[in-house]
Amino acid sequence: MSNVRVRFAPSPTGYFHIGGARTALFNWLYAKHTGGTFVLRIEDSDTERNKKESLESLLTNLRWMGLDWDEGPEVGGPYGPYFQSERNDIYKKYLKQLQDEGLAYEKEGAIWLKVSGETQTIDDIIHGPVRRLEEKDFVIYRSNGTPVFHFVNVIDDIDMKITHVIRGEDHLSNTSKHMELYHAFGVPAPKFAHIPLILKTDGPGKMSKRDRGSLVEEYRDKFFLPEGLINYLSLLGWSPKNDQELMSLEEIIAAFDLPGINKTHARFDEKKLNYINAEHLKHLSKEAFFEKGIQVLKATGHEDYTHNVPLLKEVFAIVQEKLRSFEELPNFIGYFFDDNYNFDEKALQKVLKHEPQVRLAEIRTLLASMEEFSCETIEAELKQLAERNGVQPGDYIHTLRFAVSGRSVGPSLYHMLVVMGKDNVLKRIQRCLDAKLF
RNA sequence: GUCCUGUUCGUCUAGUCGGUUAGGACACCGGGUUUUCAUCCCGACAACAGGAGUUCGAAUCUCCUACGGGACGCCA
Repeated sequence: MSNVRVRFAPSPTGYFHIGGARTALFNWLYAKHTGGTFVLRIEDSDTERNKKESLESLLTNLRWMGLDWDEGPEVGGPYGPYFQSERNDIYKKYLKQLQDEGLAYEKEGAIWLKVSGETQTIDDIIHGPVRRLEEKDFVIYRSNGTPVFHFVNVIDDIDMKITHVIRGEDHLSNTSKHMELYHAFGVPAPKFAHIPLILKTDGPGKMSKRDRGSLVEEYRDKFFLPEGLINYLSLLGWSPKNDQELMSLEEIIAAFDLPGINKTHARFDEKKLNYINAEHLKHLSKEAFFEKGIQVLKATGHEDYTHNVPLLKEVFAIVQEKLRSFEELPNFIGYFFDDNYNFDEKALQKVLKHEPQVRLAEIRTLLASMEEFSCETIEAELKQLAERNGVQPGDYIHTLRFAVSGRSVGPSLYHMLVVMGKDNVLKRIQRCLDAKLF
């Protein structure tokens, strides 16, 4: 364990936002990288706006991403409580210190901090020294008796012995206020790392709740892999500097460091996220793919697909390399488990060009006569058949795929047929013929 | 308006001490494999915001301009 202590201090007033997730991630990565402690602190001092559902959503999504906290809600720790709403006595104590020293005063029912009048120098790991003068006194306790953000934020960081404050660059200007507070309390300020913001894919400004892809739960709902999301997010404002982009969590932790973070804001790119997620999906172990695949099927109301485990495993085996996202899984494999699969209209139009009626009859006779039903034998027989009849093998392949799956895309045809089994394939060909589509 | 902060391909980025054909990835476009395809392979296109200066030499250092982002609450 190092003495590094970082914190993520969200305010549970809405959905968990991708920018917040990235901030949490960078804090978590730094804690993991240094062997330090990751603290989760809930800044719920504004009781008006806090919602219970927001807190639950926050904790659920953090856990889904795998960003577990060493201290905080539901796990406790030596510097609790970890909800600001429960720390009023602590704030009062700190306030008294300022009042005793004549650094805070009352005006219009509120309590104000007397500002030093000196230019503050913020020691920022990413931006270097940043100088800013805080010109006016500011409120630290509202006239309704509740403390304001700047005040409690600094006290908590002092009290919880936070060593590095990693947060969005939107807080950089506020930091001069915080420096005034550190000086007033007579304690050294922590190191700061103000990370660049995530901007909208196009158009001006930073990513907001209304932007597509801005909510963490969207990714959970679409069955993204947390490691895929994390990999992508880690690349927004940071890189390992060696041209490697696809990384495991362990590799990211090992390479991540604060001085490596960029100064420039990054635009959100959904396509790259999808690509990185798809890569992680492809590289999943058979076991992990199986386990997650089953979760997806159950969650989408296709539990019946999971009853035949041997079949499911075979289907997963031939489908994994083709699948771009788990969201597509049920639709991608449904026909294996449902004998009443639909015939896709577009796929039908393509097939119509190849005299499907004739082709199918020929294929049926051929397959029925085969004793060894394997990828190699089917492929060889099919090609011979095509040659004998003076047609392209593709004519048979397209037609056959359509007949047994109702679609024009999917895994390797031969593997698909073997997984279905000869009897099933013959039955499906018959069903297609009976449907009188041609 | 004031203050803070930034500016390399469309996008994410590499390029720490000035000398590179300015590299990689996504996207896009073109070709190939898979006689389907969303996989895979190959290729093409594509950037140092602009201007001064320092220097033999600047994407890299300095200054100015332009543009972007942020903060200016008894919100967090």
